[in-house]
Amino acid sequence: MPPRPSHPEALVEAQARFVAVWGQMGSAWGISRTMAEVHALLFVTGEPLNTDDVMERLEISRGNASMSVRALVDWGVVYRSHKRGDRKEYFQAELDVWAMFRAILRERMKREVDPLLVSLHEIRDMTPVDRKSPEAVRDHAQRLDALLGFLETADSVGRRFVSPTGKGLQTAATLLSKTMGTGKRAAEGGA
Amino acid sequence: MPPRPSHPEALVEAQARFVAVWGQMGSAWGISRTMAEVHALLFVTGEPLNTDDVMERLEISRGNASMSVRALVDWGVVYRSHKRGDRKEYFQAELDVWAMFRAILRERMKREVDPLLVSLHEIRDMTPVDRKSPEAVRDHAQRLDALLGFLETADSVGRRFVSPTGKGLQTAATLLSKTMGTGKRAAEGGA
DNA sequence: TTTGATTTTCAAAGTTTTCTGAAATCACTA
DNA sequence: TAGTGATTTCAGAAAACTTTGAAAATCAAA
Repeated sequence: MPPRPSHPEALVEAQARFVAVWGQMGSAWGISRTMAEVHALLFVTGEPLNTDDVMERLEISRGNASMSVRALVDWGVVYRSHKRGDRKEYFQAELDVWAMFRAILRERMKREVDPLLVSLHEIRDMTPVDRKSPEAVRDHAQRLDALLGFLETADSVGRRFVSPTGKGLQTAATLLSKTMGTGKRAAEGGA
Repeated sequence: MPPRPSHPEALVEAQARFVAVWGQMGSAWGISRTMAEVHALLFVTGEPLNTDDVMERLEISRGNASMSVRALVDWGVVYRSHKRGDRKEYFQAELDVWAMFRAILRERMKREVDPLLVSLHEIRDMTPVDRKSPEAVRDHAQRLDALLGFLETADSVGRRFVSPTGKGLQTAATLLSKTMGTGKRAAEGGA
């Protein structure tokens, strides 16, 4: 009796390719390759896996698997779960793609953008400007102010998208991707 | 150049801190530290610098300076320029912050997002679904479709922002940061 | 409390990425 | 064409980052 093809060859191969592609993408954006691969594996299989499953499928050490999976939980893109009668911990990816990207954005803002903004404000305050300041200092301050203006706008947009209110990003992005004619016409507000 | 009083100690120190902070931020997002530092130096000084200037201020080798500066030109965030009666090439950062981020977004989409989308479509096509497909295959395809849906929306939003029409991002982001209901009062500013 | 399974930690090893510097190439001039 | 100075290249060296694996810590059940 041939085994039911619930794990056809093609599925496993597609999963492997997805893991590779996602891992590579992660490393281009400053996430360690393995961590991205673990995330990819959990996402693409869609079911809870334990540390040994991850080790086997990705051929990585126990330590690495443990650290990666924990980091993903810290990022909020993977949840811990348990199986009745099994002492092992299982891990399951967030499968709502929009929620997943909200979590990623939230963490990156918290870890990288917010500290950056703090530093830039400090740097800005190192060169106070009054009317007798040299031109070089005024220009310098102006460049920093322009950068801060941009980053604060971006930060503010990011906050909305990530906010507990929730689905903001999805709504706004869907609108922006569809409406907003070809040209200069701006998005209509309409909350 | 004789040290004019327009280069007070505080200015140089602020520049150095900016370079360090920007370099660190770059490496968190997958840009090599030195490349980000060179960009920071050109941006924060605001004037055209040649390779030797960059080497000296950043204490890096000629080769590294040359490669970094060329990569920044390829990214479209730095321009080549020349000084009358000087055979050296000078480099000057794009100082319009919104244009700078449009260039960065354009390149990252071209280099990373678009190839990713191509791969994901190929992977999606590895597991065609019909009514007698196993459940595992259907679920797998559904997860990939959800991810593709998100990424294509994001890609589409990105394209608008980056489009030759130009100021789309600025307009939309400024709107999004200020309007749209709930959150805190948005940053003042704009152009 | 003991036991044994599971998870975490972290120093050392391994890998990847980045940087250096000297040689090759280029661009211009005489 | 040779000479001069600027720029690019790239093999090897150095630095940064990641992974391993065995020991320690934790945990749950008995």
